[in-house]
Amino acid sequence: MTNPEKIVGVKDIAKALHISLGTVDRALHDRPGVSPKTRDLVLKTAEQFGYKPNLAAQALKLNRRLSVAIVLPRHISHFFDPLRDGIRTTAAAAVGVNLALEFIEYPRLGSGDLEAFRKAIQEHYDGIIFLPGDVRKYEPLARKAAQDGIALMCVGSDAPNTGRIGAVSVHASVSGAIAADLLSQNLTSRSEVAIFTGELSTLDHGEKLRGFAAALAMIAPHLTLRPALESHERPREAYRQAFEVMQTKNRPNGIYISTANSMPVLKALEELGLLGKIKVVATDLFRELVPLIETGKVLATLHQRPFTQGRVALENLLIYLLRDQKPQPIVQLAPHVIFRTNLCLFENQIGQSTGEEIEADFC
Amino acid sequence: MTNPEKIVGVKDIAKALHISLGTVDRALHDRPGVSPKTRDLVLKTAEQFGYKPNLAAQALKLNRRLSVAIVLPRHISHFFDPLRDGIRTTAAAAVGVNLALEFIEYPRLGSGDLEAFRKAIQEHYDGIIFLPGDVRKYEPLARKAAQDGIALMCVGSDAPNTGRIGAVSVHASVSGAIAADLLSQNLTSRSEVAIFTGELSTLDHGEKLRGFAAALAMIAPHLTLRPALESHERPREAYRQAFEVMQTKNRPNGIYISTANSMPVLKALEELGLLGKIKVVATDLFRELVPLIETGKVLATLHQRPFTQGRVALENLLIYLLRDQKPQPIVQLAPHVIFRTNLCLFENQIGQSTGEEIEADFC
DNA sequence: GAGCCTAACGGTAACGTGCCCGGAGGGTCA
DNA sequence: TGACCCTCCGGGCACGTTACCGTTAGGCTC
Repeated sequence: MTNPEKIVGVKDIAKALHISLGTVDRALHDRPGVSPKTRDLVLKTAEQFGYKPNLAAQALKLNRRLSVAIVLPRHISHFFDPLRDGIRTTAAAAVGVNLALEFIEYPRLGSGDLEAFRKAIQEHYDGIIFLPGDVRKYEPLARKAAQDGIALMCVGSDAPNTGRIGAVSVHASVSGAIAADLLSQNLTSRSEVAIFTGELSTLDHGEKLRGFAAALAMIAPHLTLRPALESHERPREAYRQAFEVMQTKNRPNGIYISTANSMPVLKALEELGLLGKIKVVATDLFRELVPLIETGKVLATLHQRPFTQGRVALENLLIYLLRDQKPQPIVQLAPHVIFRTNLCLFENQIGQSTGEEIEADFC
Repeated sequence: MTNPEKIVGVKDIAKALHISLGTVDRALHDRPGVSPKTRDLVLKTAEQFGYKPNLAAQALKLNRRLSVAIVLPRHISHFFDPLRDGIRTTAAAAVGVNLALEFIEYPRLGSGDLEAFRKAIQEHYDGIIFLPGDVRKYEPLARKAAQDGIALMCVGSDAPNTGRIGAVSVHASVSGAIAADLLSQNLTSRSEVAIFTGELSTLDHGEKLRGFAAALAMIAPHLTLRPALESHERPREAYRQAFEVMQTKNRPNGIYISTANSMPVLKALEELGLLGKIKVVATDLFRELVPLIETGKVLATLHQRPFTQGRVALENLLIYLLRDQKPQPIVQLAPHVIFRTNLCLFENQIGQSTGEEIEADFC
């Protein structure tokens, strides 16, 4: 509408300064072959004219092609499938770049993950999106890959000091703190609480534990925390631990399951007839969890927003690879707190998404 | 890396069929001047070759320029400022289109809003993003604008049956339901609860009320709801109503403030010495609310994610204007539930955002 | 001063698509 | 038969930017 300001291009600058397009281009991109004074002159006029490069033309001319590998487990598909979908969606919307995605899968965290990661590194992709499980084992590999010029983006957890260009995950210690908050709101009398965790060598799992413990100490002095139960992502182990701890005297009245596969623990609770009698806060959302939340047998679950994690991870990776500027290195999302009352907003993400009126993941 | 599939363009199709670029172009875009059989042949080959138009080249050639007006109140800036920021951020990332944004402001909802909207319509923007306050008054205007070919996008609330191309807001009835859920978790004994609402003629405000009442009836039979208190967004009125209702016998032990400006109600509570004694669920986040949440005087607040609302609104508007396909017509976001424990993830959005490590709004 | 080198710059093709112009061929009508 | 129109198609320019090559001026060596 009101559009008095004509759009200004390289040509306009060249014309104004009576120099050629090539010189302006070189000056703007800090390429050799321009004298310092012409360079400054060009930059000054560009600034003054409010020059913004035409991204479409730039993309067309450069005709960039990038290859990105996504190395994630096949297990816990209710988390990693939407994460992959978020990546695909972002890729489909990416304009001006020929993006080749390679989805590499391994059975589960801790079995085949390092091999898959190592293999991906050898393929020399432009970027790799991955979940650093056991940080100490990933560190040397990641550091080497980063030195080789491969852009690494962590999802689900982080691997600091490896040269990775960024990480996207849920804010882990806050997740733990929210769980503590919810339990303290729902347990008024003095009692014990327990936490079931997956793999403490994964950075974010440790953070969740610390956040949970710290928040309990701060805001819920009437709740005492039992030693953490680490299942190492083995379902049978988790089941056994749950069965055992719930039969001790002074059994916990509140439980926080901080790992994504919470079913073994819930199954043990059900068999002991304790579901609904104790307060449970879980993690993520999947089909079997839905009825438990609806009936109030699980108080709440902390949704880790895998779709958004995937979307942001690829977005930031592309920002790094295309423009050479760094985005925010670390993105720590706020988890969604799902109760029975807002459950309906998230159900469409389970299985084949049929929901039409609810945005994919915002949710 | 592994890239056997060459990218295929219009030229390749033309070469394969021994026809000219012009003909392929006409066939692909369903323009006249092509015989049906050549047209089908081209379409078939394009399908077979997996032809995807080069968006960068397309954008460059079309050189589209769009004008979008954003008509929102100046009041309640803690909500509308980040919403505008979300729009600006999306606009900055838009590639291949010369986007002219025009931010039009009016003092407050219900005073000057219709005039501003009417004026914007007369300027014949390509699209208008606005908040439909009193639905009945907006309907005729919006319907006329839609018929004039202006793409209307609602934020914050909806105006159905007006020909608007979409709406982005928080899921209103679920917001109300969450508030009910939280109060029922924190009020164990039989008691009364009250709801303070803004303007019931705004669609989403009515929905919040209905969702709150329905959830109370479903899951909290021990809580009885008082008649809704409608302040018509007038601070003094809200203050008066709060002061009055809290001095009745059988005063409510739980309060849900469903409008964005909750301070008058909270001020009344404070003056009566009731803050901390009764459970309060508020809406949105702003500076004065932070200490109240930190100290537990406000149990929780439902964050309406203005930044995301703005982002999604413009994204969908551009999808509609650039490609001529319709996006999801209605997006209903899940509100974020903010407790004292996850408050820190949202504080950076208040005032001048200093936070570096937290993504803008995901939060 | 001839020969050579290099820094600095000019000119232009090309990226893939959209669109306009014009030409060929066939049909209609005076 | 010639003038005219319509359909279908080929050819080519333009969008803004970048990469490449050619050109010039000026300094250097011997």
